[in-house]
Amino acid sequence: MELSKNYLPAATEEKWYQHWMDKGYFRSQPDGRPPFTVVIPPPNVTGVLHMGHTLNETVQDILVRRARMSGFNACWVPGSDHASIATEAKVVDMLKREKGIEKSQLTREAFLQHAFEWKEKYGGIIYQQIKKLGCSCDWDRVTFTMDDHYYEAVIKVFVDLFRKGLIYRGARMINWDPKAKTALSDEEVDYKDVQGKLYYVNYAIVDSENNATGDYITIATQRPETIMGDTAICVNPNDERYAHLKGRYAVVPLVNRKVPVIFDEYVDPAFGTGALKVTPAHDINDYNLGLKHNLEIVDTLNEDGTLSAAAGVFIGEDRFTARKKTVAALQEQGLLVKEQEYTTRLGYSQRNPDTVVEPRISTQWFVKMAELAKPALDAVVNGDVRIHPGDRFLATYKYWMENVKDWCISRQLWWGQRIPAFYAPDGSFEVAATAEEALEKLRITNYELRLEDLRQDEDVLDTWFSSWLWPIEVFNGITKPGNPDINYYYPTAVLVTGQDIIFFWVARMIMAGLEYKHEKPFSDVYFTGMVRDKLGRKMSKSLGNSPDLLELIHRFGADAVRFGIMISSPAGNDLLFDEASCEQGRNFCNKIWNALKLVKMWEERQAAADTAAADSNFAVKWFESRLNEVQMQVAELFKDFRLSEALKTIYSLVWDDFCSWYLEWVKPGFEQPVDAAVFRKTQHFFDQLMQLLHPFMPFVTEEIYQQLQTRSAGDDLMIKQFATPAAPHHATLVEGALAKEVITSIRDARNKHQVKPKDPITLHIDTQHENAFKQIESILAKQVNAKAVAYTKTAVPGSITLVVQKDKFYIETERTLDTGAQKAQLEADLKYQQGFLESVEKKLGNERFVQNAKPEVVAAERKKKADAEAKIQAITESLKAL
RNA sequence: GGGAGUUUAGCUCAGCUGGUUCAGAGCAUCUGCCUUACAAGCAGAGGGUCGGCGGUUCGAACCCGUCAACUCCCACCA
Repeated sequence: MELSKNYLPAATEEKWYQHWMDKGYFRSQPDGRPPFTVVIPPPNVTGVLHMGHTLNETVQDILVRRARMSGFNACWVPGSDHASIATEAKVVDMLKREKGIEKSQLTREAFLQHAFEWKEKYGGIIYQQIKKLGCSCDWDRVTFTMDDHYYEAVIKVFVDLFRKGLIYRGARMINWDPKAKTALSDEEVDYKDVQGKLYYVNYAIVDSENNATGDYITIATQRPETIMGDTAICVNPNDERYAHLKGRYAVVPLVNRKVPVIFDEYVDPAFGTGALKVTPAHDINDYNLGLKHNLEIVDTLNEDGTLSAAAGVFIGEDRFTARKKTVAALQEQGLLVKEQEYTTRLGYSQRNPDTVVEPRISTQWFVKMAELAKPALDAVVNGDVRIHPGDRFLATYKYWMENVKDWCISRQLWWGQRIPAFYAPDGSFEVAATAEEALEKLRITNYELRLEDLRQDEDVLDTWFSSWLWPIEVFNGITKPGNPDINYYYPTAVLVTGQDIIFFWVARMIMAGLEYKHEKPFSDVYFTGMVRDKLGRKMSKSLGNSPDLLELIHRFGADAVRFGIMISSPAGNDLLFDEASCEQGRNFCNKIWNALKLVKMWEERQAAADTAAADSNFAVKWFESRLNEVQMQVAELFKDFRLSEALKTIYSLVWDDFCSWYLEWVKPGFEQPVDAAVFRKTQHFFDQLMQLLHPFMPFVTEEIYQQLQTRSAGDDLMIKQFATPAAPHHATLVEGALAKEVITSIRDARNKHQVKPKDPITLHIDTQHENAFKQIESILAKQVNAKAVAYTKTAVPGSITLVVQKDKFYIETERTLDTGAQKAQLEADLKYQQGFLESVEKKLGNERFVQNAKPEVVAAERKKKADAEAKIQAITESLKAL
């Protein structure tokens, strides 16, 4: 079959993905092999794949494929998250836009019906995109965080934590999203700098008898619309300016409420006027002051952000309209002293990005975090869970875990797991998995209570309250704790995720894992950075700088996109994505494709096999050593999760060493036959290269593997197991480097003196080292079309003279290129290693180091020592062999 | 305000152990080539006081101090 001029990804990708699926290669069941489990960070069910996902999924697929080829039973569980606020918001929008239905017109059941329809319609899109990328997920294990068993698990955990006293209900100040009309956790609030105004307002001072003193106090506020909720004025007790106000009262403008002047060191005398209006219902700091000073709480806002009856004025107006009106009214009454431009930070709802979050007091459910956090902190600190890159996130993690606040888990939404709390008409309540169970308990004190009397809590749980069970419940570990899957696959091997959800998710999964499985949920966490555009800006819809993944795959191929995103992606650092690197990936696919075409050409014209010749063939020996060397390097790099580095190493091995050198070396002359044994060796090397590259670029490598020779059924690259690499032959590598040197100098000469390829050239190679250069002859002949190649022994050991002759024109270069040179190089290497060994030994000999350093550091030093000793031995042997 | 990280060629980054492999790679640029696998390619070339200053050392991109710029996280002065 004629091979196409260039590699054509589209059809190839379709074909192989289908083949792998048909063969069931992605599926995993417990067996005798060690497991390698990865659970996908579940994307939003109605989302589409963006570049951040692409990076994450690619990294996971690389790790999973490599593990699958290394004797592990690899299992990658896909799934998606119900993402309560975001999805509910989308469904509400859709209903309004497409059907003209308001959420308030619907019953809870009807709304959920619509939401599930929406999920059925759009929920699968992201899976299709993940498949396009080539991800080897076990699609039989797809899990959704609202699946029946998952729902049950979440409820079970809620009830359990409640019974352990780790969940409580109470009125607290929380972050309120007035658009979604729900509470948010602290983590769901994003702060942005905005330009605002600081309004200076006069409050009249009266004495305890309500008599005007004629005095005023000026406060500064950003939020005049909250004035109606003021219940005190606060100044610093050390502030001389206000000392005379002790025992006095201030009158809140517009509503004429008399409020006390209180003194607290919290107030910064240098800010504004040094006087603060206290609105305990609408500011977290004021709330705390209110608690401390026993202040009244006047809640002037409704749940939708409009002013409530308690405000007394502007009732029903939106908070921002009310602000304008308040300012106008204050101005009218002559109480507004001045306005001042001011930059402040406002909290926005993460899931409703245009909505300013309102601090609000309401009754919510909370998880007590301190007890859960302690073991989760220890697990990371003592290295049970390893974070990559470690040093960067350890401190942040530690700080957060030590200062963790209680977690507000109730949301005033319908899309999610409904809180299993059941209230009797008298207000008493019971938490239980079912209403019947709750009834039973409530009847102990109120035996006349009937099922119909009970009312279930309207709220649902925070999405993350289901996500934190992900590594457990995807294997039914909560609902069926003893099942074979959870026992086999848990704990998972590695979690790959963005650093932005370290607290939302990673930390909480560790807590849940330790609480419910008494074991960490994963051994390693690999943090990917944020994907930015090439100018370093965040990818965002509004900037339009977020490339369409499917279009990228269409233009370059999935392998090229995977290459592009991995080649410039150091662990934990932000990735500046440039389409040019996808182009590089496409070129790479093509390069390999063309190498395939070359090798395929030899198939037809092989000379009789000469195994001995292949074994002594210098190029074969050299490349074998290089291959072994790289295989070992790559294994090391994977251990440290340095995937980008590993890809670069393989890229260079394929392009520079295999294509540019090895293939050129063994390439027969035009229409000449190739030695059959060398041909087979070449196929074998090609196989191994494809295998090494396969986790990164699965499609092109599988295609080439299959094209390279006829395979028996089931001989697919995807499941081919890695062989243990042999030790590279040191001396051969040195010889190879020297041989390259010779050829380079010839090319150099040819280029500088514009010797055309077809010009006849005569070479004289004077050397004592005949064997290594026998192989050079052939390539020299091809490279420069030399008419004759001759080499003569020189009187000077260790020197070689190259003479390139064109007509009467001679150039001469001198190189030191034989045994002498190799010896020198090896000796230098030896010296280096010995020096290194000495320094390590010195370190290990230092008692204080051994005693005080972390055990793993000492162990690392010992390993270095052993490695150095091994290298020294290898070099010594190579030297002897010369 | 508290903490972490980064700074090496035009761009993205390696550089593990202070020396030797130390100033590197890829991309981009420029020059010359349509050479029978590959112009999505090949062969070359240019380009850096390793952020600044100071210190330790026989020796510093690497260790210490300091200053600067950038990034991120946490806290949230009305």
